[in-house]
Amino acid sequence: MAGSAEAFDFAPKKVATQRRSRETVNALVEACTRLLPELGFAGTTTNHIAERAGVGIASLYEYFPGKDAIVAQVAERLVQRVLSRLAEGSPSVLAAPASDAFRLWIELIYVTVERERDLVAVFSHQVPYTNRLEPIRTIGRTLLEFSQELRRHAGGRVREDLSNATLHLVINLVTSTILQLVHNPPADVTHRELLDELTRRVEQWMRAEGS
Amino acid sequence: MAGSAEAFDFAPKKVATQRRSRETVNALVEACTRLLPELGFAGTTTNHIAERAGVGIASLYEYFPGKDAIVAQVAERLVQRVLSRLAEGSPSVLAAPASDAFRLWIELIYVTVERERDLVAVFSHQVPYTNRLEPIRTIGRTLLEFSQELRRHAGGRVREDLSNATLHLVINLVTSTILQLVHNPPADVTHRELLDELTRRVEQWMRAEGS
DNA sequence: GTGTAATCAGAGCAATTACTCGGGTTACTC
DNA sequence: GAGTAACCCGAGTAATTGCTCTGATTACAC
Repeated sequence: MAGSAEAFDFAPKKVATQRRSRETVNALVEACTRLLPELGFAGTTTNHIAERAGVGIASLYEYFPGKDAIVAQVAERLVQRVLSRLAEGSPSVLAAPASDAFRLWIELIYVTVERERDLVAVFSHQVPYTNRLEPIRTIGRTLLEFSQELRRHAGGRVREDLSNATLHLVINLVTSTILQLVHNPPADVTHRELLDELTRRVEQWMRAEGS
Repeated sequence: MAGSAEAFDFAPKKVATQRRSRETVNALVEACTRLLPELGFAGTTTNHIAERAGVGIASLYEYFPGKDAIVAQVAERLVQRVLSRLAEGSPSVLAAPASDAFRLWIELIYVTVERERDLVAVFSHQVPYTNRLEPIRTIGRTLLEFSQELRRHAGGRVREDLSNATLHLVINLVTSTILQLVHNPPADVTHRELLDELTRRVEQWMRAEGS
């Protein structure tokens, strides 16, 4: 019944206040996080999640209206992890000389995605409502802001006349190439070749002329 | 049980020889084609498909081992439609003057994808084994070959020193941008803006200098 | 026309699913 | 320590799923 134009319920049912219950909720979300790559989205059932979490099935329904709400929580945490790792790595990118900045930027994203490989695969190829999830929608906007910030704070190493359309294209190119590389690497081109070429092209678009 | 590292059975069970049975198989595949966008991948059950096709459920299992095999057939036909429409439109692209060729090329792909919008959405965001399907894998290769052909037959309008890596990037950029535009259009950039910018950037990469 | 293989039908079974119910346990409050 | 609210449990239910079984109908060979 998981139709295409269906209404999903992503909101948690009840907020856990005491420590014990917070641990329960946490165990549930973590169990789901580990189960999704193992069994796939369809194979991950609420009963599975509760069992893996070492928690009664009724406790699950005490805090979540259903599977979708837990999956939404998993997505939110995933996005948080990814964004915080990007934020962690970005200072060293911004501090690097212009000749390395773009390569480091791309490599940072690559490593970050690679680290969440399996979970990312589930959300991008299995979950039917991935881009209706607020945290996921945010990540696009955040990447855009991040690149705008990078443009502002780059100290003249990045062109300043880049339109939003161009930034969208760059982000699209980088993310889609990295996702392809991680989930479905082409046979006729090596890993490094593609990343290098990607770096070169992004530089060509974004790098200020005389830097 | 539809796990992540699961084995799927895509091969049809029995080939239909007589006319009546070929019509049955056809009705099943078409029913599935219409059902997938309506109910989503998970919501489309074998019973649904048989019912919609006006066929007994047993007839379905006479020719297919399960849902996956029918879905695989749907994918194959989808790919065929897409490729044949691209092939249909490509002569006029190749015949066009250099100033229009790339724009027409991109618009051709855009229109073609748009026309299969909902079905494409199902395969790219819901079916867990989309890129294990041979026809789908082929479409990437075919697009690559198509662009190589375009490069050869373009009469000097396209650079000839493009590496495979570059072609991969171009195809990646074009397809991912178009998919985003069709399924998840950004709010801060108009449709046309993005397509125009895409055209310009592709030209910049592929177009021979003095053409 | 008759025999044989192909084709079709749908009732129904076994397994699985999401989810509830009643009742117990633990933790805070006074 | 009594009372109350928060928390937890798992057997059990209703609905759904994929799929098979038996047997009927249709097409083709001769």
